[in-house]
Amino acid sequence: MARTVSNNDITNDETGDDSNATTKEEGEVKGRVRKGPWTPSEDAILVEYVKKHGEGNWNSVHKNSGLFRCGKSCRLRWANHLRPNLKKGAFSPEEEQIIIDLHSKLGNKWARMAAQLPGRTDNEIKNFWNTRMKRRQRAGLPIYPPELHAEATAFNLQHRYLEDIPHSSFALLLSSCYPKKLDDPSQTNGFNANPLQNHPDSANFYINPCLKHFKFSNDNGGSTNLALPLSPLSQYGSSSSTLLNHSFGDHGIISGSPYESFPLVSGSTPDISSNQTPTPASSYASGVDGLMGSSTMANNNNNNNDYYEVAPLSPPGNSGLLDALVMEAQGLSHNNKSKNEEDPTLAGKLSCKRKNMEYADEGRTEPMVSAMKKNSSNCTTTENQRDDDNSFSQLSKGKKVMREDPMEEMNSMDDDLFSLLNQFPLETPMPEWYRRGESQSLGLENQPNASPPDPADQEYAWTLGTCWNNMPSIC
DNA sequence: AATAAGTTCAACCGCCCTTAA
DNA sequence: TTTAAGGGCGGTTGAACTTAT
Repeated sequence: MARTVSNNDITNDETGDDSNATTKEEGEVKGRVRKGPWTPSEDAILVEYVKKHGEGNWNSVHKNSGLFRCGKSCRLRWANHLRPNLKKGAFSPEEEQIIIDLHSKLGNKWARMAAQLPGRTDNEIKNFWNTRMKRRQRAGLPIYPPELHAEATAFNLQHRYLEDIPHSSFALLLSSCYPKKLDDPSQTNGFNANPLQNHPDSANFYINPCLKHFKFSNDNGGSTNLALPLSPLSQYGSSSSTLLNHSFGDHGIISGSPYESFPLVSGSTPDISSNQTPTPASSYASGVDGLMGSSTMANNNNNNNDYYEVAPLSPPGNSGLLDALVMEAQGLSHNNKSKNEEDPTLAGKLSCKRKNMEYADEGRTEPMVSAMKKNSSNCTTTENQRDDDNSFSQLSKGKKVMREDPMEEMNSMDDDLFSLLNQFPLETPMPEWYRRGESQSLGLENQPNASPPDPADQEYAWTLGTCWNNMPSIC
């Protein structure tokens, strides 16, 4: 997209001070930098410079190449448009799914997401997401598919420690998921989960049952809604999510939670040889073992109304989480020995294995899986290694070692949140809607305003050609 | 055909982190 | 230990483009 280049784009410095803007042509003003769209000739200069000197030291481009661009601008232009093997064009459905999946786990970490999508830039992903998010928000559609929504909620809570959820834009977005009418008393638990609930026009808004389902009692007889603090990067549930069972009674069930089939860590010896590895949540298209190995999204066609029901998949005590933990424990002695020796925390010890399991996801296309495996093959890898094979610079730089493993960071938050949750009472009453049984849906089919989506409307498909085409009627 | 409204995306900005002096 | 430079990252902007009226 070519923008017209204003002469005022030539400025004194990088700070945007154009008070001394000049009308001189590009490249004529020494000591100044140009702003605005890049011209082909500028691109050529930059490409030539990078070929000769390699990436990095971007400020020297300005000094040595005659290019009147600041270092940052050069780096950006190179990274987003000029570097080899950049993919152009629309995102494929597979890429879209990966982005959605990653966003549910990482939030707005565009660069990390880009690292999982060879040939794509963080800017592209960011633009894609923002566009998509706006569109879905405007349409009143959920941002995430059901299983990822729960994960994203947990992620959000982990990062905000429950305190400002009603004010966070992220929570606002999540609140648009699986909407239910506010005026349905059966759907409320006396908790205002939706920041819009007090909006003067609140009747036109919906509350988010995903938050409501995490209901805990407190000592004051009130209630607090919490999302299970799953590690946002675990497909199977984090150590802390398992440990939570110590806080919520011996039934091993988080009342009202979509995770309610999570087992207790009972102390029984898990069968390490079991082949029943849990299926990752992000097996988008498969529709099996959807949420952390705990529940499934079944497309109920009995009454010709497409909706999902959340039903415990596994018998108590063997939901697959134990297997996941066993796998994680096995990982301790293999993949990350040296790293783990430096990290005395259980969460830290589990982090790398988690990553590997995550990337072993089934639903991904081969190139993506390959790229991810490459990325995850060594948990001590540097961030510089993320780039595509032929980008000759990131590897050559090798300066910046990844500051912290995101998994570690999040596991650390697991622990903190865990401490917080430990203060909740040991018993939580099982709500009536849960006892109504596994065969009943969550009531989505009873939503007053539910109407079948237009099958022709692509927006109702999470991404092209997936089981998400069967999303429930929500608006 | 003209205009408005909506969408896309390249580029910029500012903050933050790392590194070296 | 402090400070400045370099660079990375996420948020935001705004021009160009597309679609709707």
